[in-house]
Amino acid sequence: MSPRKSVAEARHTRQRIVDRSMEIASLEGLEGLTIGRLASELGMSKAGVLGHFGTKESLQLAVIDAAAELFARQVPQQVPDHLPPGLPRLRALCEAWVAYLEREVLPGGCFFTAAAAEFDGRGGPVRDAIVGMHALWQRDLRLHIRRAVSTGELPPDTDADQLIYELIGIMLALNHYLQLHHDRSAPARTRRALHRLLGVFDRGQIARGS
Amino acid sequence: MSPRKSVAEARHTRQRIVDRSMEIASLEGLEGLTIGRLASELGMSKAGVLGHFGTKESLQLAVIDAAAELFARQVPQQVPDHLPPGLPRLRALCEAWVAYLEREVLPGGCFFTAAAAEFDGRGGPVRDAIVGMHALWQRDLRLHIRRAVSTGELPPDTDADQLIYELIGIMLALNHYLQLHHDRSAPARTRRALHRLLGVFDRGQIARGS
DNA sequence: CCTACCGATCGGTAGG
DNA sequence: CCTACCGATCGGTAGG
Repeated sequence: MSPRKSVAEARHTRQRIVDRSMEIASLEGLEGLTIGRLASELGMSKAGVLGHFGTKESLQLAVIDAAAELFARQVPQQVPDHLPPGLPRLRALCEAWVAYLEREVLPGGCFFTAAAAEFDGRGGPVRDAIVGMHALWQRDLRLHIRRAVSTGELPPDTDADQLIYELIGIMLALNHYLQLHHDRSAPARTRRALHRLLGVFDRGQIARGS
Repeated sequence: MSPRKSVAEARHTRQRIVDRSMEIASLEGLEGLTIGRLASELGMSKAGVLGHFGTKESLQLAVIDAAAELFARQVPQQVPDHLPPGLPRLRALCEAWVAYLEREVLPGGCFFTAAAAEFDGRGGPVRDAIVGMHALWQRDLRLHIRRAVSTGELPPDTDADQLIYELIGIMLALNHYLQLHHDRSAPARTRRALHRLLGVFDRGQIARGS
């Protein structure tokens, strides 16, 4: 085999490992993900799996990065480019978010909700990476909200962090009801709650300061 | 030692095990809870710990029961008896719920949020017990909401399950912000969101059917 | 409640 | 990417 082909194959193998890891981690957690199980499910040796990452912690960090890329592809990149900035884009972003969770792209639901709950009581680089991803997403939401304020579609005294807080809560509830109760009416409840938050500005139902 | 004293001491030891287990499980999860760690932290042998429960699964189920008792003591039983049924009791219940999470009674935050996220992708008796506890709590909330509808304090077309959904979401967000981001402004955000849901009925902001 | 032990599995390494 | 191996720890048991 030429070196080039080996490199390409190694990359492919690495991606297979990461993809399967996201599925396992969404179901059993990033700690429940074990090298031995991964190896046997992929028909590899443990050393073959670990060789791509070095340590389990590096694997966990790689899985977090892959989950962030998956989310970016499935949610923000699904918002049509032609939508004007401001409230229309914010609404479309939230709808893409609901639709992503409804599709159950990962068998255990939202990767970052599961990872946050698993690592919020711990320390270390894995926890820090999870916190960082949540912070990035909140920043993204904040930009959309600010734009909607500047276009006048949201009132000038909108408390962006309060609105983010409530949006996150609604989505946490969606994941909770889908995963724990297998409640198929949860997406409709989510959309109804979103409509209350973002859909009827002129009835004064947007979150505001104090 | 007389048998009576032995029995009392055994009960006391068992309670010590369960109390410490709740703390560990709130931080590291019900699977991260291991017999060996528990034994060394309590200055006992593994066999001494396991003798009280038989299997790890039985220990996990006992911890779930204890966490439910703790929640009952700290939340619903904190609502003053003199409060009239209906909206005042529902509001007091939600305030007790926020205050409980704010106090950080368990170091890892809400036991049942962590347990639900950990076991929602699994099967078995532990998962079933967690689902059952969530169902009981939702039933409790539903009774309070229905009473507030019957007193006329909530509108007759109130969608109780929608309101429960949004209350759960707000509390999931509270736990998330406290545990992952150590955000001390989260309780105030929670109360603001609760006020929007339960505080200003006459402005038509209660969740309604369709 | 203890000591002493079981097989299985963990993350990781050596050497190829 | 493999085989073969390491010490540590897992849940659990025997016997007292």
